[in-house]
Amino acid sequence: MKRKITLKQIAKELDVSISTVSKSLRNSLEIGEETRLKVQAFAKFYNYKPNNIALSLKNRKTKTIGIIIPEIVHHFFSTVINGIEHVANENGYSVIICLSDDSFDKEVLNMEMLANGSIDGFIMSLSKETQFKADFHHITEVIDQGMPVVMFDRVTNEVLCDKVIIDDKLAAYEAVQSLIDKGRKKIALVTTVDYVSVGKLRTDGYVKALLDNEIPFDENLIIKIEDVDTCEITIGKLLEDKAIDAVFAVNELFAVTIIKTANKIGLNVPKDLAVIAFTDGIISKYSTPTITTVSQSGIKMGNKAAKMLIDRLESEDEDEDENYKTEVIETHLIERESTN
Amino acid sequence: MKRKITLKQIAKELDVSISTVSKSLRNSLEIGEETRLKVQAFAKFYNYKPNNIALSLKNRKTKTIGIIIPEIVHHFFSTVINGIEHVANENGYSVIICLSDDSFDKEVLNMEMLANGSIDGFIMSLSKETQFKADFHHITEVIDQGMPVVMFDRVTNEVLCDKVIIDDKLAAYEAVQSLIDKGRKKIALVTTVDYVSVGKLRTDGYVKALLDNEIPFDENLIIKIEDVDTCEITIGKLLEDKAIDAVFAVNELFAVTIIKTANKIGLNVPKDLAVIAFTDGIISKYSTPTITTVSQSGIKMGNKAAKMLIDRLESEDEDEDENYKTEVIETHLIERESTN
DNA sequence: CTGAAAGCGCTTACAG
DNA sequence: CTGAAAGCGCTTACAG
Repeated sequence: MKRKITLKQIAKELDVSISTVSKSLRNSLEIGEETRLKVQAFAKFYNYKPNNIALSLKNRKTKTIGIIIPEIVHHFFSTVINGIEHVANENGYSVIICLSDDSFDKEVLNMEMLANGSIDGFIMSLSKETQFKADFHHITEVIDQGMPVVMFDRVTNEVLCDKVIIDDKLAAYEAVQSLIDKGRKKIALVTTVDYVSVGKLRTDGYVKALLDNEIPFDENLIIKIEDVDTCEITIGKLLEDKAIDAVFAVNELFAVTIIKTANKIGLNVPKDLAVIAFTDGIISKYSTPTITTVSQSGIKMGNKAAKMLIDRLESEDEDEDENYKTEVIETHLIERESTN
Repeated sequence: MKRKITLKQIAKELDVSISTVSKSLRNSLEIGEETRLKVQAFAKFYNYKPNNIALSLKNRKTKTIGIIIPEIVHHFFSTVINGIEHVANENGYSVIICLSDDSFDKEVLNMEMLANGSIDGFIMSLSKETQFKADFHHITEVIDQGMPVVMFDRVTNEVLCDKVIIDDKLAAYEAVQSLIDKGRKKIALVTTVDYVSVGKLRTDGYVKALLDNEIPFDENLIIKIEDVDTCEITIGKLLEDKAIDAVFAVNELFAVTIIKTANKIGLNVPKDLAVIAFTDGIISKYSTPTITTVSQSGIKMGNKAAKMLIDRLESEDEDEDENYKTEVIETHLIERESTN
């Protein structure tokens, strides 16, 4: 076992000072050619690589980005991570990932843990519980300490920072409009509980699309689901009682459940019932029938978020705060079999 | 903006030495009660938290685990990460994640990057290219430097280290046996290219099951797919020409593609064709028909891998090397609609 | 051209 | 009971 070699050891072996070694390796012109080459050769031979931790302490930056997300076994979030990771890597950053499991306490704990010097900045999406409690002190605190934060997807207006989102309301509007354009008259909405910010916005878009088309808005056609695994009955009732001809689901899990339920009670999708889902994922692509979705490019969101964070980290002028931006990522409708 | 406070600043404010502050905060009995409480109160008020980087440098351990996986937008891998993250967190570790994108070079680069002090140990699954080249020097190098490595799923016998795997051969055997038990006679195998270690093992299990049941083994019933997106034709041919009544697919993407292709050419699953997939994921659960799978608990693999790594990191006796273990995680068949 | 010193933020053995 | 010193592994302004 040959432990990693340090400057100190090289200095000792070569009988020069640590400073000389350090400068030689950084190709400083201060050092004489001969010494420099000798040191470099030796270092190369022993495969010297500077210790990241020491550099971090010295430079007071870690070149790592902290990511805090609700869950990782989730197509959209893993896609965002992918997007972040690539931009981060290209710029010499690593990513350290913590999961909040949609818990406020875990989110706070993880942020505090990382904020104590481990990272240079955060990219995060709020946990459900945080959105429910509307308590963001842990985030403002971190920002107050001068650590930049970029929020994506599940964001809040109550924190001033960079954000990257999609226009949930507009995207929902367009999705519902597309159903209307295809002649659907009675369109239900299957969504999440209200405190999830994006759920709320998508509902707004749905309502607006109906009203703009002079379709009466019926509150009974909106159902809010807390837990996917126990929603079949609720959905079944919606389909049987309300005689709807289309449904806009706020995520693909809801959509596929709707389709399966529809099949069970003898409804044909898309003939009897058109289905559109928000968030394009793997299920929509492989479901039968395949599902028309609003694609929300996680990769792009991740890329953008990473870019914004790194830009802020590397901009010299520290005092340029307050000019926070909110980037809106384009969405588009991917037409598949579930709408005809 | 109030930057994080340091020991030095507290010492200055309170007009005591840094040592005194440090000891007070660690509740050292060396320090007089009065001073101790005063320091603690002050620190609490200013929300002092020790700097992780400084601690890492001092303690020569970072309390973070490096994870290197081929991709993250992948149900199985994200599930493993989830499993790792939870055990890590419980034990006060963070996880830093790098993606190899199935590229050898990225895998090497990322490992070198993290090995320079950023982490205490690795948990990894080999990239396809690494398996293809069978070049593992970057891994043995890291191990030589005294940094523990735990490999999972895509492992190799050529590196001595802890491993966590499933018994791919046995699981495949059982899956095929279950098809045979249901009266299927002509069973095809849809698998990946050979250098992917798990693909090879699953093929072995398939062959063994056939032979044990005195079913003639026909090489033409095995097809190897490199790219999912372009395999429909190959699969179509298999289904049309070979008059098979069951297929064992090495992953769920292949399985769902097989089902869709079967439907197109008028075959009913499961009546005309039974389908079993390896690796239980979200597609199998929501496909129509739902797909019978071999479940390979990523969570458990992640849990186990993290536990093994942390145990090794925290075992005092440094010289206990060489007693590497390979843990085998149980699999089981989840029966769904695609087999009758 | 080379090296000693200070410092990043901490801990701890040792003096006083 | 308190503090100065050394050290984790590095960089860099400053002396010589």
